[in-house]
Amino acid sequence: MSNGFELPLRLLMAFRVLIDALHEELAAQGHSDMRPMHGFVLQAIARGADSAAALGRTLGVSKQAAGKTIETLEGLGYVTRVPDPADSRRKTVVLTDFGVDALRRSAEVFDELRSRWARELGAERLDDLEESLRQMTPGDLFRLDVPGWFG
Amino acid sequence: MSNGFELPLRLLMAFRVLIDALHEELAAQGHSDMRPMHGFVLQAIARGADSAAALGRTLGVSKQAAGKTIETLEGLGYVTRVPDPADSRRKTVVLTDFGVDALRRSAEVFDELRSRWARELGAERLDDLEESLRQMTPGDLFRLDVPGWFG
DNA sequence: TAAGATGGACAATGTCGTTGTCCATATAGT
DNA sequence: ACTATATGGACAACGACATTGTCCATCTTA
Repeated sequence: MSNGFELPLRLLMAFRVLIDALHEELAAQGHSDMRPMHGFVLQAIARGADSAAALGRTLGVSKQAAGKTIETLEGLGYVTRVPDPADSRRKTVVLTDFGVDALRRSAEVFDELRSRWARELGAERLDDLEESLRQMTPGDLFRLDVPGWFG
Repeated sequence: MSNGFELPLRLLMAFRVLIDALHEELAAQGHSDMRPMHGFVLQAIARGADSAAALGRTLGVSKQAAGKTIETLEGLGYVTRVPDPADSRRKTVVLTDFGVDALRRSAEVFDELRSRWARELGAERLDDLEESLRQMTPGDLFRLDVPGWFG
């Protein structure tokens, strides 16, 4: 098929290919409990969404849902919650060493995956592909209220 | 950031941009009840996954889940179930006129969206992008067991 | 200082997936 | 032909995960 149906499907499949490869590798490196969503959440936290309410806003979900996600991540050892001295209502979410490790390894694996693509496609074509996508998508990454969006 | 993190994110965002645009347009054309998943399911049905069990296999979910999805789609008027004369266990899932209409309009909108991208990026760059994605993803479309995969 | 906004937690609910089970019907092996 | 197995569909119980509503403590602002 050379019609418009293929483009979105290929975009989704390409995303899945990368994410699946990432998590296969992460699992082999000691992060087998990490789910696709967790990476995005850890990223969001590392970038400043360090409370349940803030995380909820960033991810586009309710603060209750964000709170539960944080609880899960805490149970897996990726984050801890520490009281905020400046605002005793808040509990600041902090990445543990394990969480930082997961993020660091994710970045490494993504870099490796990108290199693999560059080898297969040619660096120039890949750069062009990325530039095209950049041109057709909103500038701000991380307005990805993925959960539930599909249903 | 010029690191490997951006590529998967842009792929996902590009997918979302297209799907959101599609459903905005579909809603304006009388299909406001249709959710992103429904399009994929209708596609799968039209391509031959015309029973609960077959649909489940195609989508990568249980036959029970597929059955419930069909029920939902039936409630929305997109499909009906007719007994199979050749196999009295089966109930063949058939697209209604309304369902066919949704699919036809989806195809049209996707074509329009692709044309828009071609205008913005240049036809050649878009063809090249699509070809690159084709090269990096499995050949068979529709092994997209999307539901639940992300969690 | 009083009024409103905000952060976090608890509860009830809804949706949607799962597994387990059951039954009717097809299909295959002997 | 007959029996064993596989398959299609439905019902039930359960779990994951989101939602809204409510409540309270605390911060902010008028």
